[in-house]
Amino acid sequence: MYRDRKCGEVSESQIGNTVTLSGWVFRWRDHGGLIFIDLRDRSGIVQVVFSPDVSEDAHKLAHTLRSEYVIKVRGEVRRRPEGTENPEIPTGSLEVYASELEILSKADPLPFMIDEPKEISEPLRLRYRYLDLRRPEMMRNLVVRHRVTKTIRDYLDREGFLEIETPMLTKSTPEGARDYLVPSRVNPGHFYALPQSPQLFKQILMCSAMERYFQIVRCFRDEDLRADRQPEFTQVDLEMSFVEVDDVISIVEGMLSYVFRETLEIELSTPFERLTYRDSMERFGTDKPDLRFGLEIAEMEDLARQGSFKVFLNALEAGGRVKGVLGKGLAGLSRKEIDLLTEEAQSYGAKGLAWIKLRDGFDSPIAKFFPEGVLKAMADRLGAEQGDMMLFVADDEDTTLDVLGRLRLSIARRQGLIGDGFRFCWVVDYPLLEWDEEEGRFQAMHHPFTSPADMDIERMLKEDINDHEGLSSLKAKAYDIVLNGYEIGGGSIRIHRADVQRKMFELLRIPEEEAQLKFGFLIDALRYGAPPHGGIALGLDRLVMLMVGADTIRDVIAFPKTQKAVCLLSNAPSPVEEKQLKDLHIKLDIIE
RNA sequence: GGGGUGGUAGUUCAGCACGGUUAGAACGCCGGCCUGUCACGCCGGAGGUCGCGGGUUCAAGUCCCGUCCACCCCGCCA
Repeated sequence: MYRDRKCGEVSESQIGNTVTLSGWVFRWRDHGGLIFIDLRDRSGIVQVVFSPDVSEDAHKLAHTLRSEYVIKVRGEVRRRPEGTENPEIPTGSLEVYASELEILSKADPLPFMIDEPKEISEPLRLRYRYLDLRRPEMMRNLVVRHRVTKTIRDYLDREGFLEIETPMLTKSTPEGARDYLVPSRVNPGHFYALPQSPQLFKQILMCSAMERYFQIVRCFRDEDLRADRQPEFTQVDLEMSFVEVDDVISIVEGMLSYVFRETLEIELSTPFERLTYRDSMERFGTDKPDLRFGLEIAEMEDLARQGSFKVFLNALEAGGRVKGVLGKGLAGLSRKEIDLLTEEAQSYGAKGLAWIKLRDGFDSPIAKFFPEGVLKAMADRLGAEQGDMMLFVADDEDTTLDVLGRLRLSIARRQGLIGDGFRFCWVVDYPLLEWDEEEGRFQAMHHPFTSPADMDIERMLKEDINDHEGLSSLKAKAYDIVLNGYEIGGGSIRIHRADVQRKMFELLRIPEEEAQLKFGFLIDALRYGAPPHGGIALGLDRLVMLMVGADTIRDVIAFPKTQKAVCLLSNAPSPVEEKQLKDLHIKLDIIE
């Protein structure tokens, strides 16, 4: 027997009992006479004492112990002598007096210490991931991740969802992200694609009368990586029949409330705030707003018109916008620092940045273009006080909102205005279509199976909406869920009528043959009695990242990849044998 | 594809602007001492392809060019 309890489970009630423990040597303190070992397993740490008075043999062997040796210890649980308790650890009032010691496995000196107080470089952590994962912080991240998936399964099971697996070797869909391809040996020249999401399959399952489906499923996208993006990531994917937007939203709110209660003991207040896409863009310059702080973007067009500042007036004349954001506490910025801020705005796409400091009146090169009353109205609208700076961007609509949205975030970070907590919100009423400048046609903003709003279905089918403005005005039954400025999920009510789906492809200028080729199996399924249905996919990695306060999803994934999509532990990807390529009828064509 | 930051002992870093003895510190490691420590303490010791390649120079960790790797960001991610 290796153990009869875990290190973290040693408790007062066992005082006087003899216990057997196994684990890793975390830290050791060899006093020559007494030797103290902090023994660690997944459950926690307990102090083991080796004294020659208890066992000469065990004490002698304990001298040879080093960091991360795996040992088995048998000994008596005792209360620590008065004044030697360690309040830092849960078992700090106790210790185990070892009578027997067995070294189960020795360890070479480690490339880094498990209790390293400093940050270890990430390449090293990834190369020795098994050691990195021993660190209590990483251990905790994976425990929380487990708790989250477990409670999600419990919740959805109770709500009548079936967990159904969908294929990993599936069909490439040319729309969207780049696919990871897998060659088919038995079908030379043909390829599977790894799923970007189980989108089509989960809709098929609704056509199969499964009514409620979910899956915690790996998805793959061959795009460039970010702190919150890995080539393989996990979605909590679900789909429901006979539902409208509110039904999906309330299931997800119930699920997240349950998850936060069960894993973090945090009560979320529901329903979550809802913003329309339009509102979110106007107020925050993004469709994933961080609501943990203010600094909302304010409309300045009416006030700009009351002045004579040409940059503003020209932008409005050209059909653009003038809006502003509060630079909280930035009145003290030097000319040089303002130049840097301007450069930042320009890096986001702005032509320039107008500013007015509130410091003994209005201090700005552009103040002279506005009557005092207008300047005051600007300050009122932005909530600017003495010591603040007002920042303005005048440009086309997209640029104005985007730049101010990014500045808002940047200022909040710089000034430490971002509060704690978990601020969820829904962004709803997305446009159905989005103009694609490159392709010269409209694209589905969510995906081509997203249902238009009810009134827009009629407009779409009856009226002949084909002009740019008309198409831009169509709304979708799509929704995103946002947490602290991160998009953690998105979904929609789907089209379940074949005629609407046909019209949709027509608007997207996808010819019938092409649609049949790409999504034929779904379109066919819609013909044989498809229930109204909709669903959502949540990004599990991002959700857990935010829950544990990590800066990157790599810290909540056991074996993540680097920015070049390399696994430093296994060294994937790697070249393969010539024979393997030959079997697959693949010839390499690499230009040196 | 583009912009930025970094790469020096096992680890985390200093040294680089202004080139010039033997490249330092802390932690870790090795040896010794230590019966109440808990980031134990004390004494001693070992440990370096300054990412890699080229160039400038009497002389390069330091300057120049190229390149690789890691991270952050833009593009990209329906």
